[in-house]
Amino acid sequence: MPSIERLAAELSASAGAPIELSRPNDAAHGDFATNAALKLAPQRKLPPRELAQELAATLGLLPAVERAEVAGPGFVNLFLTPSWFGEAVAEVLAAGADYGAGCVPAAERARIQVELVSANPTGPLTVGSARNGAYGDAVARLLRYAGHTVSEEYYFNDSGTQMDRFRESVDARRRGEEPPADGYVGAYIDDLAKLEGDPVPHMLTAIEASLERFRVHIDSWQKQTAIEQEIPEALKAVDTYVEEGATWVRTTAHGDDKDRVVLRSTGEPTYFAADVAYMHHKLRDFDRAIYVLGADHHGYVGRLKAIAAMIGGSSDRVEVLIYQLVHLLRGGEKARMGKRSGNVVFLDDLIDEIGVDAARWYLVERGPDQTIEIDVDLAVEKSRKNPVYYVQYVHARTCGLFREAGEGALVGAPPPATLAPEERDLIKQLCEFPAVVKDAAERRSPQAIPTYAIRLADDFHRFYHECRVLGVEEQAWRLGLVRATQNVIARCLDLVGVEAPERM
RNA sequence: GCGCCUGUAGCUCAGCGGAAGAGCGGCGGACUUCUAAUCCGUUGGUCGGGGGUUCGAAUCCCUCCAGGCGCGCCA
Repeated sequence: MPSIERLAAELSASAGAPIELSRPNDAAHGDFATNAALKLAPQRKLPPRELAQELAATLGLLPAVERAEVAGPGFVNLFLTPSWFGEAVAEVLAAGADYGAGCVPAAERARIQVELVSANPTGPLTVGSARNGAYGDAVARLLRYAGHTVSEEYYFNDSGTQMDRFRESVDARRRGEEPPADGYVGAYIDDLAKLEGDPVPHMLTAIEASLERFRVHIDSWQKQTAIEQEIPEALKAVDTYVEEGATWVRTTAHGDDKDRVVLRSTGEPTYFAADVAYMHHKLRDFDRAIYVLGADHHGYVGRLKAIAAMIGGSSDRVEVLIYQLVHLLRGGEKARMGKRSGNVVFLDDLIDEIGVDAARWYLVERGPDQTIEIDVDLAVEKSRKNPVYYVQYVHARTCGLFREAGEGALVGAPPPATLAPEERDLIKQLCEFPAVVKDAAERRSPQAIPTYAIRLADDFHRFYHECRVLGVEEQAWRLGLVRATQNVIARCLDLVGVEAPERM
């Protein structure tokens, strides 16, 4: 059990009531604080401050607690002993690289598919897909770290109008002709024209290369034509009816705002018919299916949930994560993105400009609900100020300390009689990591990781500045603290797909 | 018209029931030191407006305003 939870449990047992702990911003408010008295006051029918006094007296007797004070409307502020801090560090060291991992109980661990990116292979990935990849992959990494079995899948269209137009554009180029109306243009079309055969597999190879470079690994690739084979069978399992010659699925029976056509009056299946067939796949092979879609697809949530309810028995087995769009600014002007308009920034261009680390950090750092604007002209300049380097520098510094300390240096020791404020802050920050990961995983909010990592980096840099590590009496103790920080910061970086450099 | 998302410091954004935050920018300091890609100080906010729920609201509910994105027998 993480040290904060354990402390909370001890406090609760001692007080005879549930105690939740929070971290005050102000050091004068103690190492931890609890609002338990405020919550209990109504049911105990006592003034909050009076209850807080009793609570403080009880909690003050615990070995982990140096002193307990009442403050404000009825908060109890707790100051902890060095031995508590020592145990906390020992726990982080014992867990090593897995500190905070596996927060999901064995019985609740699930097989989860995260379907991400899934852009039509009609061109290189854009920065819009980059956000999908960065967000979806970070969610996948979090769920995996939490204890689930996660598979990342890319679904691609390999037939249909758009793909025909794409193939025709490449063929036209090969014949030295202009592309058809609404065709695709760009340097990549010229490159594809130089290769033999169907351009779609070539494009997919390039997309996979871009994703690998972006550190997004796709476990499986699902082609739409294979799914389409299963449409007739799949439709038998859902509630359909025929009207005006077309076949409809009664998605409104499960919360959708209108029923959806699956077979046109011509008999041709719609795109949504393939979604129905694909849903069978997902719910057959996985306990839970997660879609990662741009905000322009938010209208799909209702129908996907509806067919999940029909096929999988519950709409809860499907989750649709929506992220807001990425807009481009050029010289302060908003530019509409589109592959066919040629007005687009490719993922590879973004990586060339600012690097994988800055790009992934930048795209995950903002919550999915936030629209992102990238000023192409400022991207490079901004990347130099990207907080990712501030966080990576922590890792480089810890590595430097161990290089200097040498192979045989003792790492970890009991705490000294008094701790510097910077040491206390750093340790408390480390203790919060398990709760941060758990919360981020549950809420599918990977942006919590960069936010936390910056706070941790802040505490480490301050510690490094104020507390000499090597060649002092507390060296072994402080090296333990450095190792613990190194483990946690490396994990944070990995969870968002950023490298942890040994030198900078 | 209906639906989803957003509105917090000059800028970009975290926080989403418990004592208003970070980065960047601005201003002023700290390298003979385990990496200054660092640190310290300072500047800066009626958390879009108005109601409500609560001991307590940036956070939950209602409403209004502003912006983004959607509402095909397209893919």
